[in-house]
Amino acid sequence: MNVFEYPLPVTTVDAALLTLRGERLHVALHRRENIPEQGKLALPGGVIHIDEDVDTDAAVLRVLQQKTGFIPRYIEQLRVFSGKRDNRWDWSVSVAYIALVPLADLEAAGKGVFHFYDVDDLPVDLAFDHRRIIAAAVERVRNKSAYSTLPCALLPEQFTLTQLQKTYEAVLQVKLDKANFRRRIDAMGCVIPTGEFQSGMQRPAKFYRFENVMVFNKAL
Amino acid sequence: MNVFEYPLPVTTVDAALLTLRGERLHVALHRRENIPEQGKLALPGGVIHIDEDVDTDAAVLRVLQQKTGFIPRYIEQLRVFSGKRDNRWDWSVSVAYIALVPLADLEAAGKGVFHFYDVDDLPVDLAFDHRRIIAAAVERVRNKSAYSTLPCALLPEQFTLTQLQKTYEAVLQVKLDKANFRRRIDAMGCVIPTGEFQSGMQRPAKFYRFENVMVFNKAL
DNA sequence: TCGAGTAAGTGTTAATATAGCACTAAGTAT
DNA sequence: ATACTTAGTGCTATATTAACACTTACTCGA
Repeated sequence: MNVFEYPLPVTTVDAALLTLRGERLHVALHRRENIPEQGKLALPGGVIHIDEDVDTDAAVLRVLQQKTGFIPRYIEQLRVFSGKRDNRWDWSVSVAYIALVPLADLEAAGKGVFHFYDVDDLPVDLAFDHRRIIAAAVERVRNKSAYSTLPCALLPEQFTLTQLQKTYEAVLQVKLDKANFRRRIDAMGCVIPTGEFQSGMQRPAKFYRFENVMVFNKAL
Repeated sequence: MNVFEYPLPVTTVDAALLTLRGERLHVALHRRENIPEQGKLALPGGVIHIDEDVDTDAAVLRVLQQKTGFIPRYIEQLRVFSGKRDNRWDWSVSVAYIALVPLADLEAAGKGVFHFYDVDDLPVDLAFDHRRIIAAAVERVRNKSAYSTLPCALLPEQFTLTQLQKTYEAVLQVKLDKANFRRRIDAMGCVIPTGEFQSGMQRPAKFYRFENVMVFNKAL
C-alpha cells in the first residue's frame, strides 16, 4: 500500500516496432521465455525504472536500446492499454509506443532475438493484448501517412523517389500516380536531392534524403 | 517492491474538461485542498482503483462522475505524462484525457467545485504539469476540429447552424464563410434537422441535432 | 400597416487543386 | 543500332474551394 491507500498497478512500456519488408509492413516480436504468457509472441517492452528513466519516453528508448541495440528513426506515444489485459494476469498499465525503423538498420544491429511478422497476417499466439496494440499502431501509422512524411522513417538515409512511392503505397495499401506523387513530395519541401545517383539498372535515379522536419499535408 | 523488483510509480488519471463560454474555450480547474501542490489550480483527477475500475477509461469516468456529477458528451485519451512532473513530487504517471461538455450540462449539474478558465489566458498557479496537459489537449482539439464533427460535443442537444458555426470559429480561431460552412456540414450527413425552430429574434432558425457518429472530413 | 433592420438561408462563379494519362529522357541488353 | 526498362515531366478535364451576392422571414418602431 502507498500513501493513496490503493494497490498500484504495474506500469510497463511496450513498442510496436514497425519496418517494411518486401513491400509490406512488419512488426518485431519475440517469443517470451518467462511466465506469464511463456512461449507466446510479444512486443519488446519492460517495466519502468523510476531511478533511471526520466519519463516513459526514456524508458521505452532504454528498453529498445537494450533489446535491439539501436534507437529507432521515429518514435511516438500511441496510447495506454490498461486493466486485466488477458483475463488471467493482474491489472496493469502499458504505455504503448509506435517506432519506425528502416529494415537496413535492423539488419545492421541484428541482435537476433526478434522476428518480423506481416501486420496483416499475424500469428495466432500473441501475448497479452498485443494484437490490439499492433492493430492500433498500424491504424495510426496508416492514417498519419496519408497526410505526412511519416513513411520517410522507414527508408535508409538515401532513397529514390520510386522507392519512396513504393513505401507510401505499401503503407497506405493504394496505388499512387507517379507524377502527382512527385509533385506532392516536392511541395512538402523536406525531401531534397543529395546530388548522388543510383547505379545499376536503366536510367540512373536521383537519390534524395529526408530533412528531418515532419511535414503534415492535407492528404496524399 | 513487487515481483519485478522495481518500485512502482503512482498512476493517476486526469481530465482536461473543456467547454465553450462566451465564444472562447474554457477548462475546468479546482483549487487543491491537500498536499502536494496545496492551494494550486488542478485538473479533475484521481488514482486508479484497480478493484473497481476495469481500465483507465472507467477510472476517469468514475472520477468525473464523482467530482462533477455527470458523464461528458465526449471523452478520449490524450496521452501519458510521466516522470518527476514538477521537480518536487515523486515519479508518477498521469493518463491524461480530453473531455468535452456543453456549458448547459455543467450549469445543470453544477457541483460548485470547479471554475472555468480561458485556455488562452490561464492563471499562473497551476499544479504539477497541468499547464502542459491543457496545452496538449487544446492543440489536439483544435487540430481534430478542422476535419471532424468534434465541436458538436460542445453544444446542447438542439442547436442552430449559426450556433454551430460560431462554435467552430471559436475552437478553430478563424472566420468561416456561412454558405461554404453549411455545405460542408450538410455533406457530413450527421447533422440533421429536428423539425423544430428557434423562437425569438428575426427569421426563425432551424434546429439541428448531432447524429452520434463522429465524422471525419478532409478539412473545414 | 408599412418600411427599415437583422439574422437565416441559397445561388453563382472564378480560382485552385486533383486525377488521369501521355509523353520525353537516359540508361541496359542483344 | 534497336528494343526494352525505368526515371522523370507536361497537359487537361474534372472536382473542390473561396468569395461574394443575393433572397427569405421575421421583429421593431413610426
